[in-house]
Amino acid sequence: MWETENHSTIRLDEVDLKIIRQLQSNARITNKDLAAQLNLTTTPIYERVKRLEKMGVINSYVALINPVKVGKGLMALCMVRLEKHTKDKLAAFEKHVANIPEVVECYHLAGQYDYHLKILVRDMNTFQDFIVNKLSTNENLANVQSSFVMSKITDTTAIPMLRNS
Amino acid sequence: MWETENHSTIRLDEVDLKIIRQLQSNARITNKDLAAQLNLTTTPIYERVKRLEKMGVINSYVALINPVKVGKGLMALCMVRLEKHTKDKLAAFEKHVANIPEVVECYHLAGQYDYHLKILVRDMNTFQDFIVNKLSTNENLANVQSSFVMSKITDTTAIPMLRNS
DNA sequence: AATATACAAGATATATATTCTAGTTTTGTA
DNA sequence: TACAAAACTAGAATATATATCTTGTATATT
Repeated sequence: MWETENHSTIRLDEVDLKIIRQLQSNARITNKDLAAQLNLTTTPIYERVKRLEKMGVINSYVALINPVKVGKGLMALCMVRLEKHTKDKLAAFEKHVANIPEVVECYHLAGQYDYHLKILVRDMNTFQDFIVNKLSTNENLANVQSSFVMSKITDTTAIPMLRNS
Repeated sequence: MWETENHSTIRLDEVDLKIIRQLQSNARITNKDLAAQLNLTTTPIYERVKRLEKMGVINSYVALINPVKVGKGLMALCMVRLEKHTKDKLAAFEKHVANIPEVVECYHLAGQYDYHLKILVRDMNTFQDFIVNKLSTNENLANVQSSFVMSKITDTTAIPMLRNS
């Protein structure tokens, strides 16, 4: 599994799912507005939201930032292969990437690559610096295959439920 | 660029960045608490947050859901190559994937692949159904290289700023 | 030095969160 | 089917928080 947390699936009814969808698109909607949209009163909304939080269905509420506005104009995706796959080497690599601020996302993979990294940097120069001076300083790294994002078609990463009816 | 929105970089001072970091880790923090953490009063916090929202630095506030808790136990990453790259064919493919609910993220790439997809499904059976009956129904698709997420090392997708000092 | 900007502090009206009570409806099950 | 439990409505009370404004002070900018 790719989640460290509790793996149990929670019993959710349609009202729960509707609440989740609303909060996924607007974490700051008021209970009153939520209640109005679901034809309920605020009491059950309040209790259900608290329950969803307590059960870990809702992990957190976060602000989404426009990367371009904060000077991160280039997104790259890197598929990484390592030389050796011993437990220690894997742990060392993971610790390594976890300390690189440009790495915004990292997954350990099963398949023809070992790790997938999402990188956010200002521009191509900064990317080169990332590759040369930050990523490749791990001596166990075998090779990296990078792709550059030209446009975002869909991004509901934060929102895995939203698009399911 | 990979953002459709306004591309201008905004002038942000240290206080703005601190506010952003706080809201990235907790979109529901009160202005009062924010003010306390930054040794300010609520007035400048209120005005700065509104300004950040208005300028599009803060795109939105969302709830992050635990996929496992809602029955999405398998994450896959797919690198896709298309047969033909005419404008129409690209648009058709993008429309195609945008309508597949399992596709949680999709980027148009420069590099040796055309598209990167992040897929969230219940299990491997559901993934097969996605590949066979949903993704490959686009006749312009050449090939797909899939990897499966074993563990999440880092995920600050929603939070591109957080890890920069 | 003059001006503009940002902040502190305090006041106020409105909105929200949180918790209750009591009565009603729905649901699952013995 | 009938009962008990669970969930809901409606109304209300209280504590907090939000959203604005004002006035005076400190800090920067020109």
